[in-house]
Amino acid sequence: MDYKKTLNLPKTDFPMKASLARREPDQLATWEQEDLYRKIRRLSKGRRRFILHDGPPYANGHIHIGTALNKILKDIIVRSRQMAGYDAVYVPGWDCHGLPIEHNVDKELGARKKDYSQAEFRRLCRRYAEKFIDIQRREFKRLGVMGEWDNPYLTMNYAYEAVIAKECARFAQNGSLYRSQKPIHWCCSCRTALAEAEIEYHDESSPSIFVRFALCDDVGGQVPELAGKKVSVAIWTTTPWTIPANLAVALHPEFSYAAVQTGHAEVLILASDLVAACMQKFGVSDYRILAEFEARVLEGQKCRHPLYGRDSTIILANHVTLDAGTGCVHTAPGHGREDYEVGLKYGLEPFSPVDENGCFTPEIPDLRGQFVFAANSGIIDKLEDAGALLARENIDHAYPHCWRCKKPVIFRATPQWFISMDKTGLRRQALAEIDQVTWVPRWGRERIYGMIENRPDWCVSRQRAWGVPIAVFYCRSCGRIHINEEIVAHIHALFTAHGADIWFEKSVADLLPAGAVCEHCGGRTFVKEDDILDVWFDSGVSHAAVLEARDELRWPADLYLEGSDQHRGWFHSSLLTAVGTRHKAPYKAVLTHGYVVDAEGKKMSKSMGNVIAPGKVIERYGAEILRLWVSASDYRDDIHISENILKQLSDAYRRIRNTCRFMLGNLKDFDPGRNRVDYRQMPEIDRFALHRLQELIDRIRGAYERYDLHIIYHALFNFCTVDLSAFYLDVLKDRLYTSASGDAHRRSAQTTMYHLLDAMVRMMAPVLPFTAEEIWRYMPDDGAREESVHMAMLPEANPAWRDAVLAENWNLLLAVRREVTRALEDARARKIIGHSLDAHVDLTADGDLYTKLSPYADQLRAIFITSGAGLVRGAPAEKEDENNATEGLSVRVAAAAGEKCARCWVHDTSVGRDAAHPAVCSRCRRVLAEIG
RNA sequence: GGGCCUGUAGCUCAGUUCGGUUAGAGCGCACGCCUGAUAAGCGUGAGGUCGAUGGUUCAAUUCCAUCCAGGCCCA
Repeated sequence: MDYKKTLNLPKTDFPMKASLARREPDQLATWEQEDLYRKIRRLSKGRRRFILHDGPPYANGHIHIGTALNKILKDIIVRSRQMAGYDAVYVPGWDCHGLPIEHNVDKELGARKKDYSQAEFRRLCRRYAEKFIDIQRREFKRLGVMGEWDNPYLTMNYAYEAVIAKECARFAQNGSLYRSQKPIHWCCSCRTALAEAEIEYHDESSPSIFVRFALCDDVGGQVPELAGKKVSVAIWTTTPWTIPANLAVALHPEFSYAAVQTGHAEVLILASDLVAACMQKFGVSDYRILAEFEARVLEGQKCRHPLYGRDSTIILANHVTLDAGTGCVHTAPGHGREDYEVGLKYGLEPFSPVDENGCFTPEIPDLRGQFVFAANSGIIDKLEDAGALLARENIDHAYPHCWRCKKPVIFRATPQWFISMDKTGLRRQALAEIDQVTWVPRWGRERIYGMIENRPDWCVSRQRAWGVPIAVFYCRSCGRIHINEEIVAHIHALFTAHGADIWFEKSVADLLPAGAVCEHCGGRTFVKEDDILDVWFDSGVSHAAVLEARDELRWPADLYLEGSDQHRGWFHSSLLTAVGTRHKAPYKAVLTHGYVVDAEGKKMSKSMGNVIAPGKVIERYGAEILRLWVSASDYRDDIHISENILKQLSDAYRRIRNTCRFMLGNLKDFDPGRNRVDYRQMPEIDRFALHRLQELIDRIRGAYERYDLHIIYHALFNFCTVDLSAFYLDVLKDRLYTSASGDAHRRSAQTTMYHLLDAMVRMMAPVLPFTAEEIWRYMPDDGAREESVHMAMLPEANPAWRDAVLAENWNLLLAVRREVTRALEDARARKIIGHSLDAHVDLTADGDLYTKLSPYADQLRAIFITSGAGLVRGAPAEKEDENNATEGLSVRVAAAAGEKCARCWVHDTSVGRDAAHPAVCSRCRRVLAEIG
């Protein structure tokens, strides 16, 4: 007789093979069809809200692995909060304005660009952004990210643009928006400002000159050795044309400087470490160091400009290096970024006597009209004539060039708009607000604090086309901003109706009420500012344009979540725009994650060839493997990805899937409504499994709560492997398969598995939404289950199912079991047994251990999955295995007595005793009788 | 060059908060078992000078310093 047919073997249609890449899109389509998202929204109406506010990715290109990481993290958190009982609305957004789009549209147009008006050009930019929003939206949805995909926020929406203008106006109204000169990259041939991204570096030969700047006063008071001497500071520059704009000489506060007596009865000051090299350059072989001193003793001393006789101040700056030159840096605040920054500290003007063609203005009468690069040689001659030139040569170095015309660019100061960090106490308030925010990980606080503490005023103007204008008017005569509530409201209304485009299409007369008078000087003509805002301002006001504007959201957000670059970016600009206008941070908590790097920890780059595209991973493994990767990694660090890691994760996925499948198979005949067994009627091992489940629930819920996401994967996976597959489920097989289907103990096992699976599916749902749903729909129905796992809640730990005493006993049994499996392995190696059911084990336990084990004597064979197990009290055998971890125990293995039962495979002496079923043991005989 | 951060087995992570028994887990790997979870399942085993060096200490993976490697942001 074929006894296999009398067993209750697992059976399920739930496929072993996931085929994620193929099946996930079907699942997404089903959800869409069922309108699951709306159902969830309806279901959670009225619950307390959890708002994760999305940082908008830039609407350009396909998503990359870092974007995928970010969105998946967000999704896991949103889903887990939703399942924890919140109404967690997720409104994704896109950052739409800005240079890269403008740049790409520019490239597409090429020479035709001149045929397009600014309005038409802006329309093309808008269309370009829309195209990539659609592409990225598809890609995000494919990752399984749930949210308001039909109604995302776009920084180019008219209403959003109107808010940008309004928020900017608030800064104008409170007096922190001001206009000032600042040097920027400028192309003299295109006559346009250039952004860093529009600059290409090419090698070029430049004049390299050393110039002496004579000190005005005797510095004997500071450096006694120099009393009565004629002293000069030696500077070096590769842009002689900026010499006319020199206002200072910068020394490093921590370097040592030397006063060098040269043959010409003059003293030169330069960095000690560079004396020898410079003297050689200057052709001075005979020199003597008179003194060495710290730079700060000269701070504030005046030098005389070698050409124009005006003062040039000695200042201290950290950007000074010893890589080249003299350690004394020629400083022209109107012609260099660092010069400008240090100039701000010392109150130096960004003097920039160069016009938009790159020619000197009348401010430098002797050079007026000369193109700067052409003026170089004349300036060098003048310096030589003035006796100020120490040395000259040519050097090859990388110099910035315009991406469009390929000509060398210059730094030139032009009027820019700034938001002051200090006029209205913005910096102070922002720093205070930082401490009201929870930073995850904690060091995020130090990072942003340091940035806010040290940053200069925020330059918010850009001389570009694709963005929202700084919608202010200023007086032509006095330059002050003309603004009031009426104007702000009017512009807001216009932008809401027509978008920011209208600003460029209309004149001042159209936009400003007639008869406006400047309240500062009485002027009647006003200038409309056509510069646009820094895109960081656009996204920075999303708290106002999105959180405040949408009923389903709330200000401030519970959480902002982005990569660690956003301490400088979005977290930063959001904080400033919120504190500047609302005196509060727009977020309660900020979570940052690291960057995706390759197996070696190197950043991904096209040139390194180590880029892994999310699309490829999805194609090959499925989105859930990518999600599992996100959940398995500790996002606080950089996150490694490689083929090896993905392979490991897909193995892990299969293990989780198979464990669930096994339980589904064994639940095929289980009706939770009818067959459920009461906890109190359950065998201890089932209650132990439930106890472990409660521990798992605590651990996982806590991990979701604290955003310790990688704990979840590890806990769940270890539970599947260690607790279930290798122990509980393995032990259960005998009971499940061989008992009659309605047997109380079998029903108890099924009840336990039902609880296990139900809880596990809910807990995995935020991470593995596809697989969780798939399992959910295969699970036996108790009539009260939600139609989707995503409408269900995370499991609650049940205190009644926690049993510390029981757990202690069973943990001891597990330790004993480990000893037994090792002994079995030894017997297997000695060919005494093959399968563990071929064995009989005898335990010898000393007093204490025996007392603890003896209540379980009857269950030992089942726990060990052997055919027999004996327990006797006694001293353990001498010199047992030295690795024996369980004190007072020895294990002996022998071949099991009796024949192997053809039905349950247990060796038993009762096999053969029954004439009707000679191949079967007495236990199976009874079951056969029961099931007829 | 500066700020913030990271560096525990081949891989993903625990642990070290207040320094103190042979540093844990799973995967992978090797070997074996099973063939009633079967393109599955079970077991055993090997793998780590806790990035390097120096210091503090009776004692350091854990504290300090320096260095190396890597990341983000500045310059």
